[in-house]
Order: sequence, then C-alpha cells, then structure tokens
Amino acid sequence: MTKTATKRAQLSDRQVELIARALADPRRHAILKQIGEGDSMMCSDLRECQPISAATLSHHMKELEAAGLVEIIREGKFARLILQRHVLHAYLDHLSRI
Amino acid sequence: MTKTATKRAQLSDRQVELIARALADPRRHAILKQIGEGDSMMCSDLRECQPISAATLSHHMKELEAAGLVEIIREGKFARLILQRHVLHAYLDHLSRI
DNA sequence: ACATCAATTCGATAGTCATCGAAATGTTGA
DNA sequence: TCAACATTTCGATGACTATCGAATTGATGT
Repeated sequence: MTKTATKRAQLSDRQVELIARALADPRRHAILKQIGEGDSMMCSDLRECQPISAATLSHHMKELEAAGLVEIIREGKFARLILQRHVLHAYLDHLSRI
Repeated sequence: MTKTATKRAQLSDRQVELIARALADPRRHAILKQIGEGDSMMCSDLRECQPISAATLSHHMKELEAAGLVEIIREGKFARLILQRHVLHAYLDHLSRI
C-alpha cells in the first residue's frame, strides 16, 4: 500500500454517520470547500474568511476530525487542517451504492 | 435530452443543504437504501421494515421529498416513493468537487 | 352510508447542536 | 519571566428536530 493506493478504505456505519452529519452543517461544508481549494489550511486563516468565533471554529474542526474528513496537526501555536480526500471519496463511493 | 442524458442537474446551495441534512439522519439513510434496492417502494411496505410510527415515517418522507431525493406519488390510498438517483448523483458530483 | 385501512396533520416532548463569551492552555519572542 | 497570540475547554442558551399518540383526511369496498 503506497501513497497512491487505489484501494478504497471501508467506512464503518458509525463513520458514515459521522461524515454525513459533518457535511450537513453549512458552515462545515464551507470550511471543507475552503480547505479543499488547496490541500490544507491554517486555522487562523480560516477565521479570516468565516464569520465565527474561535470557539465555534474549534468545535467544527473537531467534528470534521472525528468524521475523518480532516487531519489536524499542530505547528507551533498554529493548527493546520489537512483535507482527507480519500475519506470523502470513500463516503461518495458508499452513497453511490444506494 | 433523453432518458440517458449525461448532463447533470445543477443543484442550488439550498438544495445541497437539504440533501445533506436529509442524508444525515440514519433512519432516512436506511429508508433510502431500502428504496434503492428496487427503484421504488410503497410506504406501507417500508413500515414493515422500519420500526417507526406512521407519523414519523410520514415526516421523513417529506424531508426526503423536499430534498428532491424521492418523488412521492399517491396510488389510491397508498403512497409510492421513487428514488431520484439523478439528484443523488448530482449531489455526489457536487461533493466530489471539494 | 358506513366501516376500514393508509397516510397526514397536530401538539407535545426530549434530545441534540451551533453558537457565544469567558476562562484556561500552550507557544513564541523579547 | 512576561506579554502577546492561537487555540481549546467550559458552561450556558436558543434553535432545531426526531419521535410519538391522537385526531383527521382521504380512498376503497360492501
């Protein structure tokens, strides 16, 4: 299994539910889109575009992370959000089987 | 434009939100899957598989219809739910552009 | 007309969640 | 050590929603 593995991750029912709920909030959807313009984004940069408090943004970040849609890595006092496209695509695969 | 048209419907931001919210509820997800085993299903048949009251099922049906994911047509005293796969796929397309 | 059955509407309730301000934590540079 | 800054945690609040039983609507067959 390499970085460019073609195999799709299997999602548990639980993770499917977490992803669906994560995507259901318009603000999180907007956050994901913004991160997706590149592949990652700093939390502090996000705040400049999203009219929400730091507390609320932190909350949304955790929801997205719990769903597996982003990975959060700290870089000093900053936090970088990295879009996990393979998880998103696994979710799309799952839905497409309906 | 034929039945096999390749063109995808454009979804408004509003409809994307309605679809995402509709998919976020596990029961509605289960209902969609069940309908998707065929292409349509009678409301009364759904009730036999889903352990919910008629009132709750009716509520979920309306949410799915409002999102455009199913069409509901009455046949006498029954209601048939028809899966709108093109809407689901338009939503998947939308998400895949993230 | 009437009884029956499918589905909807209504009103209420319990649980979830987005949001915030304030306080706390952790990091950096002076 | 200290001040400044990014992020997180805490506690509270208001809005939303899944769920139900009861009452209603609508269709069918007798």
